[in-house]
Amino acid sequence: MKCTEHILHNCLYFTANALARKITKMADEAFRPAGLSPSHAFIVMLVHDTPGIGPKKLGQALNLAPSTVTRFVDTLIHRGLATKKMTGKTTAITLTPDGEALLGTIEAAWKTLHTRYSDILGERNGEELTARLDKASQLL
Amino acid sequence: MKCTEHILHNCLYFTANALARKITKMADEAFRPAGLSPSHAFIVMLVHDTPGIGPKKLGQALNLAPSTVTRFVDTLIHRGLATKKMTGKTTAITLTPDGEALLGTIEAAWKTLHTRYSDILGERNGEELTARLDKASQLL
DNA sequence: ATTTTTTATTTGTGTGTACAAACATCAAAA
DNA sequence: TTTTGATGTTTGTACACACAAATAAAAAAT
Repeated sequence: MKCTEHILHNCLYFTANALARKITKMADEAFRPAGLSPSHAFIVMLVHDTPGIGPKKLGQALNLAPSTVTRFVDTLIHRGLATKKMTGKTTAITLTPDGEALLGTIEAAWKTLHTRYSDILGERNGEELTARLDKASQLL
Repeated sequence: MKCTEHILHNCLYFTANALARKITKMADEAFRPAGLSPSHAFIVMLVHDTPGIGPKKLGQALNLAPSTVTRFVDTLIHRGLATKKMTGKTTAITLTPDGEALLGTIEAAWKTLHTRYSDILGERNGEELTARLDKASQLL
């Protein structure tokens, strides 16, 4: 392994993104049965938890820019899974019955994903890693 | 914190991507003086290390799809930092003098980035995290 | 009550990345 | 030697984001 490659593997930017790409691929597969990308699915879950929530709050919960949430929600609406009611400057997002109906599938997908990477990394190890990532993410 | 949010923070997909987005922002800033995105910059370093390298090898070293490398290299060429010579089915990428001239700036940017996140996470902690990410990434 | 500032959301646009298909070449087998 | 299959690369296309600017409404200050 050459010099630069050594640098790469000691670089948080590089390793974090490499891992993110791999786990994203895995997550995409796990959530495919739900017909949604993981981020879309998490939005569904959050809206279920807090009906009437707006893009800003969703963005904070998901670590996504509000504009990104807007687009995601728009596609959920387009697929008949959510609705939004704009009153004044705020937007209240809620699930349609079709959206609510997806919750079981989504939860199952999430469990599938968790199992799949836990089997590879080890349950304990995976959880530790996740916790450290979460902490680091908050700090940065 | 509601139920779903709890799930999120225990999800490797979510935490890994959240961290990746934050560190990417930081890296983009650090590499801005070089006028390149971090990935472009790393390609420059790798090509310097191994002149004549092709997209496939680069992709393997960087954990990127070959097609992605093609685009990145093309923009490097467009900016006069690299050239490629296609003989048969293989492509040999090399740096131009302008590309070589950037190496110092790139290395400095990388150090800036490293310092910046080490200051926040702690040097030891950051290195441990990076090592674990690297390991997990290889496993998945 | 009017102006100013702040806040919530959306839209325009750009970047990074992937996959699948197309293409071209080399290697192996027939 | 022709065919078959594997390999390296590029192109078409699509998705997940982000930022900056536009919009619009609420809150605060005057």
